[in-house]
Amino acid sequence: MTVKDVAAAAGVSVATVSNVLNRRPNVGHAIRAKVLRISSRLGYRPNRAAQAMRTGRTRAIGLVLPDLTNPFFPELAQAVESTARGLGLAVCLVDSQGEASGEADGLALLTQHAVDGIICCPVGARLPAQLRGGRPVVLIDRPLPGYAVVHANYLMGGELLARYALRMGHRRVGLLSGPTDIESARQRRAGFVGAFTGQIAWEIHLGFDGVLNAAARAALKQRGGATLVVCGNDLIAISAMRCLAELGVGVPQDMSVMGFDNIRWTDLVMPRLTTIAQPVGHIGARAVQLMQQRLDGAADLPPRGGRTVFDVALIERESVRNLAHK
Amino acid sequence: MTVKDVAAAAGVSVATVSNVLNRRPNVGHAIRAKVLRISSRLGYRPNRAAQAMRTGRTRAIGLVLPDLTNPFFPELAQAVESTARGLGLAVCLVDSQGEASGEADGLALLTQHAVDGIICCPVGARLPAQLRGGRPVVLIDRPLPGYAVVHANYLMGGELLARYALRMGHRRVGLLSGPTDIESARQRRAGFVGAFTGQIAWEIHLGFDGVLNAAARAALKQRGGATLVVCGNDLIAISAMRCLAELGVGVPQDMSVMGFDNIRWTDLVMPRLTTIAQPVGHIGARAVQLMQQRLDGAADLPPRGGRTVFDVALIERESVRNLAHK
DNA sequence: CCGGTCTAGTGTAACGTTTTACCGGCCGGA
DNA sequence: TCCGGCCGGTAAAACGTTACACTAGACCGG
Repeated sequence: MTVKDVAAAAGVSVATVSNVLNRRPNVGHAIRAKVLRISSRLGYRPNRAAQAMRTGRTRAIGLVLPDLTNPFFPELAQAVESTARGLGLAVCLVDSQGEASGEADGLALLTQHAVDGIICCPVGARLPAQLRGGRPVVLIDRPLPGYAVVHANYLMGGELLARYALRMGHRRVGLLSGPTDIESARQRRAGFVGAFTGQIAWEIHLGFDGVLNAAARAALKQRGGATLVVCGNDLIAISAMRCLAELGVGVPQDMSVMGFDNIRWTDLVMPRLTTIAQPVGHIGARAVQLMQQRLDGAADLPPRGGRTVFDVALIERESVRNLAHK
Repeated sequence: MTVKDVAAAAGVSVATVSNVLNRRPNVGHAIRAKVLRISSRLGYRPNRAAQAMRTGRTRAIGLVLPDLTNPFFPELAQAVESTARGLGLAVCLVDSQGEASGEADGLALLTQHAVDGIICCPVGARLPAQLRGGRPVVLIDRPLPGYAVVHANYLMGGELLARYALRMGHRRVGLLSGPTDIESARQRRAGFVGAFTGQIAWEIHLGFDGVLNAAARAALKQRGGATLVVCGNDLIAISAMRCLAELGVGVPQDMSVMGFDNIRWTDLVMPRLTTIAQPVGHIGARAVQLMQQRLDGAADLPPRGGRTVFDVALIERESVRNLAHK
């Protein structure tokens, strides 16, 4: 089924068929209707490869994520894929597995496949030059100078946690923060530290994958007078809860825990985890919308990037004990 | 950077460049080396769109999954993507979100993008005719007549669970099985039921997404003399553990629980879940390899489908109480 | 009645590959 | 010496689409 067949069947030229299908104005009512009818009757679908070659557009975007086993990302991927599909865009997935080399390989593959744009949650401090093919890039969650980015208001999240902690009477806390080289982790921390007027008993930096190192386990054992441990994300928080349980420390009776992200598991763990919910679905959808804008000409965009920030909300559950006297 | 530029730089014809790059035999040592050298120096990458148009091959495959929020699938996606990338294949992701309509839409999008083949974990009892473009299909986890499929040995998994349950002295169990219309769920159940010589006190069928309905909650409350609840997958098992905890039933003291899949969370939950591990990475990798075979001509393949089955293993943790007298 | 401006539609040249058909030598055998 | 193959390489025709340059006719004001 090519445009030629449709043209023949409709008794018009291929150019006219193309004009109809691309809703160009230079074709009359009658012919237009006829072409539309015939092409749908024949079940004609334009050959994307040929379109791509001619126009340089593939109507496919790349989605580059650092780690699908972190439950935050599947949810994001779902949102991205579903809104992209709604726009007729295919999504090519790359999971860099946290490796800069994997990310580079994936980006190379995507550029070779000539995706129209790339939505990326970068693993490192800068994007490999590879993808600088003038292709639009939208970052998710991790800002990088010069790129558009959409993410949750991590500062606000940190502040909400801090205020809640104070309200619940906690004056001395431990921190199991995320990696220092990831801005979102720094902002979560900064938001908390800036708004928390109590004391920080200790702080350990961990990876977002939630594996506790020896220092973290030691800190949870000593506790250093902390009544609450504030975690860089839910994975860390859940690992911490498990570690505390193994140490025979009751949560929240003996130690309170707060997370960040509100992944699904926060609701299944015992006790259920108090955390910060970010609107993952909206974030993914917005990233695709921004991409779509950039693909449609769109010259009037913020020159060097621009941020889209979504508000977050505190989800109060049972992992924080109320120490405040009524 | 086109083949024309390379040809000009090397002082040969475009045909020769193409012949070199596609390792055809009709070109001599000297020229071959020169072309290779020049093309890599110029950083030439063939335009996939043009290749696709000429050859009808895109070097992209579709991956259609039912639900990325079920942790089994991200792990699978990771394996598929990484081995596909190793083979130079791009992966276009579709998450049908459990909806047949989503699956159909996704498949339509993939066919329009002319992916070379489709790896799919189908949501329904048969694949929409849409994708029957003669395109190779490899199924994962859920067999369908006429298609190749790769999955874990669910029967064996069920048997392992049954034998372990008996060994631990459980003679009366409840079943929270998966959906009856999914073969993998039926096999898990069949394996268990076939090998378990004790009594089945009750059985409830649930979705694989792990949400408990009223019947399930009621059953967990009554317990009907069961000392162990055998779950269709880990999601169900973890939900069940949470429900039992809320009912004040201790796991494993008062009630034992077993899952299936060995998703990451089984190791973080309290108590850690005894379950069946399937080699997700191998399954995903193998699916891609099968696909690759089918893409390379490969006429000598099992005519109508064929199965590849991977062994599973029991992962013993702390969610099952030992009732057997020593 | 004529020149100019629309409207509706056509012909065709690209886009970057692969592949088929072809061709000029060179070599070996008769 | 002549002929038939083989080796190494080339020219050019596709693949299906879009977009540019055009034209035939209609319409309109002067």
